[in-house]
Amino acid sequence: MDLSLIFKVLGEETRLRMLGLLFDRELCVCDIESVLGISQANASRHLAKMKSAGILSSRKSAQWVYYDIDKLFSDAHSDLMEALRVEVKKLPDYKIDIKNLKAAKKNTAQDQC
Amino acid sequence: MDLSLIFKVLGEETRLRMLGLLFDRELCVCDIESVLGISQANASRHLAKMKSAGILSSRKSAQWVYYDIDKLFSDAHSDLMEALRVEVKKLPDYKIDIKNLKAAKKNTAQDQC
DNA sequence: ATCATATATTCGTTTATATGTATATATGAT
DNA sequence: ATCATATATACATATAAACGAATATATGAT
Repeated sequence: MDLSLIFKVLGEETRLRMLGLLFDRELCVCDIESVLGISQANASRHLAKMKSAGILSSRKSAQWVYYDIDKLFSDAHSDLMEALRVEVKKLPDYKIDIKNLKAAKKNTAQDQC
Repeated sequence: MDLSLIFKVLGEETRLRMLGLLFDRELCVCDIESVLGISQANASRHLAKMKSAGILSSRKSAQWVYYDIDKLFSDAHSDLMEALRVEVKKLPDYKIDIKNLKAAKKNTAQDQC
């Protein structure tokens, strides 16, 4: 566990917005990419970076890859994660992002992006 | 308040070690520089960076500048700071740094560095 | 087999960060 | 006034990070 690496990874606005979305649900790359309005490559790279730092984990289902907060990480750093959850929900984009996510989910059947 | 900036600043090993020293006391630049074994310029720059992010504050007394955790910041982000305190004290260098600090303080009169 | 969709990765480029070295500034001691 | 000490800053350089564009790979549908 490398604390400075963890903070390095958290020190990027887009990744913090991703965490805002992932604190309460798992999401596939294409969900995140469309909600945040970023490129596919960019979404994938940011998620991969958080995963390699141990913060996220992922599972593959059909052609989709779903990311969520890593359970082991969350347990090992419960205080930090709780503080992070609180701070991330104060981000200026948080409410908009969640609203966009709900809207996107409503207009989309389960198994498509 | 820019959360991503805060984490960016925390995402550096030397700065985390500085916080380890500063959680329980204020210190001047030369204390920190000698305890961590880094150059004067480097110590000053890292401290300035944490100060400009709002994490530290400083006071000048004679030719020394003393840094400590900023009270307003600490109050505004109490959960984060508590989590940080816990994590920082787990750093591999923490115990050694504190030991070196005590040793340095013992061999030094109050008003010299 | 072909095509569409989802994801990851590579390459090149731009921007940011860290650090050594040197220097400027401030304070106090002589 | 001169010197020593403490701190900050400027400059140059090396390293890392972010990102667009293109491409590779995997999966499912037709």
